[in-house]
Amino acid sequence: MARVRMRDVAEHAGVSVRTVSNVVSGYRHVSPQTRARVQRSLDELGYKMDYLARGLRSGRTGFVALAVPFLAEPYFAELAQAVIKAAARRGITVLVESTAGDHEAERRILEGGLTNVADGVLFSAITVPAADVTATAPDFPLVMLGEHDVGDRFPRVGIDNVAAARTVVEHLVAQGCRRVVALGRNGSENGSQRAEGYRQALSAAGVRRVNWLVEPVEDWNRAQGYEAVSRLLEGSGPLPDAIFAFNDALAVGALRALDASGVRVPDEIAVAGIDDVPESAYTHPPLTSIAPDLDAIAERALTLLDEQGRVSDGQDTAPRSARREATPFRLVVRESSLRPPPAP
Amino acid sequence: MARVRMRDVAEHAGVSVRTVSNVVSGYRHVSPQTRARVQRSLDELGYKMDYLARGLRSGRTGFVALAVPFLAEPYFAELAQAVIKAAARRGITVLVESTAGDHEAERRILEGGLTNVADGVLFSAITVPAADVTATAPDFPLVMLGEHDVGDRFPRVGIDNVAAARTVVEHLVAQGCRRVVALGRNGSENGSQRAEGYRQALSAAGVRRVNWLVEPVEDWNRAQGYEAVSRLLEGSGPLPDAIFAFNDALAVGALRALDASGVRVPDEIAVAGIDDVPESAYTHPPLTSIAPDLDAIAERALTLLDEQGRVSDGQDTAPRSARREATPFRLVVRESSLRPPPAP
DNA sequence: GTGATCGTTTGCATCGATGCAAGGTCGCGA
DNA sequence: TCGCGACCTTGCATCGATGCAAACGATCAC
Repeated sequence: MARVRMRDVAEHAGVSVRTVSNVVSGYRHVSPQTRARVQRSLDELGYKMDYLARGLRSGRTGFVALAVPFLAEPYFAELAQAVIKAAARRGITVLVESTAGDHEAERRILEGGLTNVADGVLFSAITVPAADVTATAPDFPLVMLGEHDVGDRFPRVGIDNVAAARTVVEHLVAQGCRRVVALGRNGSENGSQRAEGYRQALSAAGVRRVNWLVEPVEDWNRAQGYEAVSRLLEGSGPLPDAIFAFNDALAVGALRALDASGVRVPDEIAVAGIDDVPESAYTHPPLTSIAPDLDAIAERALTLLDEQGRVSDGQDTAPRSARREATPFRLVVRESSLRPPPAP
Repeated sequence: MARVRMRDVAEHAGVSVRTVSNVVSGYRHVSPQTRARVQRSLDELGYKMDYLARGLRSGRTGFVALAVPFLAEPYFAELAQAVIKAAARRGITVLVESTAGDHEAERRILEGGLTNVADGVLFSAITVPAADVTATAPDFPLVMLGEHDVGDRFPRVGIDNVAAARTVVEHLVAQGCRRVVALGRNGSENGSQRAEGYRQALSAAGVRRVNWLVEPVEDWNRAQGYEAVSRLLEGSGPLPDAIFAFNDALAVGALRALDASGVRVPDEIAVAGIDDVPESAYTHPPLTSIAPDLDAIAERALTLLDEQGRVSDGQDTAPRSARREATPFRLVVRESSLRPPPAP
């Protein structure tokens, strides 16, 4: 049973190949009878489009590449799932690439390693500096996902990190926390944004500067969260009364370290994170977090890709403006940050 | 800056297109000088292979499709990551498809929805019955991943589920547990295998049948684990002294339910799962589990795909034998199942 | 009746690379 | 010197679909 081509269908239906193509692609001017006959042949022979051939000829493949640092990190897995779902609604297939947080791998993406195959690229970068993106100046549709801002040339979709961080910390402060430690690193683009939100919230609440502390971590995963908090607990300084983790993975590690040391959460230390990954509802205690609307992010990102595609096809005159799309998020309050009201 | 084709490179280097192709593909009989000159042109013009065109002509695309039910489930995310890594080592790109556990979606995979684009398919199915796979009889390289066994026609790669379950339950029994509840469903293929291992271990340990109990759950995720254990705790029967969850997601849900009800783990109830997903090292308390060797699975699966590819190209006489590859696993013991030795 | 118009169908060239097999060059043994 | 094989290079057809524009027939207005 060899592959069925349009030619085979055409012969079977007694029409030209072009007509079969017209039927398949839903071209308007095909008589009902012809359409019906061709359709019957299509079904009977079990025709399946060769996407490669179509892609070669038409220049559009129906693929979109999604590049994330670590597919196994829950946040990115969720994001990927959302993108795949949104893409499926548009009849688009997703090509998932994992850069492993490797600088070289990220550069390769920008240099168009996937250009021929994918109609566009959704790129969630962590190492590539903004300057590199603008310098490389990719000539294919590209949308940056999440936190990493790359300046004017390409749109970015994600939550407003400053606002998100501020929201969490405001909540912690409202719970009576004063000495709030930030767990993260303000070296990266999004790290410094979250640090900024942290500072804004504390400063606005009139918390004395001496109580501010950003505990640096290299990677935002569970292990580093665990280590950082262990360090903190072993240290000689006064203990914080709250931990604001730059993401939930760090918070999960933090919770484990606190649990292992017998520190009660939230009574002694409140904890909150950002991302609201699924496991955050199952931690001990359940974790307060910021829930981004991943479906909205995926949806918007694909739309922006589409628009870029049309722009570069048609009127190239319209300047690709840098749209920084801030998608909605909400604060999800769970036990980890719920402190009893202070004694009256 | 339009796309650079082989033709452009050929003109630039003063050779034929075919020679450029020979250089790119590493054909032996190319003189060093020619190769060097062409190579220089390649670099200078920044040539990038058009994978679509090559795929169309040669029939091989360099893509492998990976179909999983839920990419956002940690186990599958880890698996996908492992496959992507292993594929990258072979210069293969992975196309990730998410079936959402939908029966129709799984059927579509088997009917070759990706055949043209991918050289082969790695399929982690959960709903499609084995009979369907053999009935549909896909005519493309296919390797089943994980638990689902589909009979003789296609190889399957994964751990031995019976042995894995037996190992966990043996461990629980060795910790002194007698009334071990299994959390899962023995309707599915791999469910019944894990149930079988559970029975074997209890029976071999001489545990009385009255103490056996399989608590059914629809989907193997955190929420259902939580609900099932909540039901269990609300019930009137005697409490178990251990819970064996068919996977870690269920175990995580179970731990949360126990925590919420104030049941101490492992003192009152020991808990263990299968998969050893990353979060299992961070639960409260850390979860005992079975760690499959995902890298080995990915590696082996790709090798088997390769072999099928060659078989169907060359001598098709060799019968595609059903190799059920049992990859190694190990028991990872953590606090959740460590009970104090019984009083002397 | 005739030309214009619309709707429908078709043929041919083409996307960019590789399979195939022939053509050319060179060196070497007879 | 000729013939032969080894090595290198090339031209042409081709993979399967779509872009383009022409051809065809029927309908319609004049």
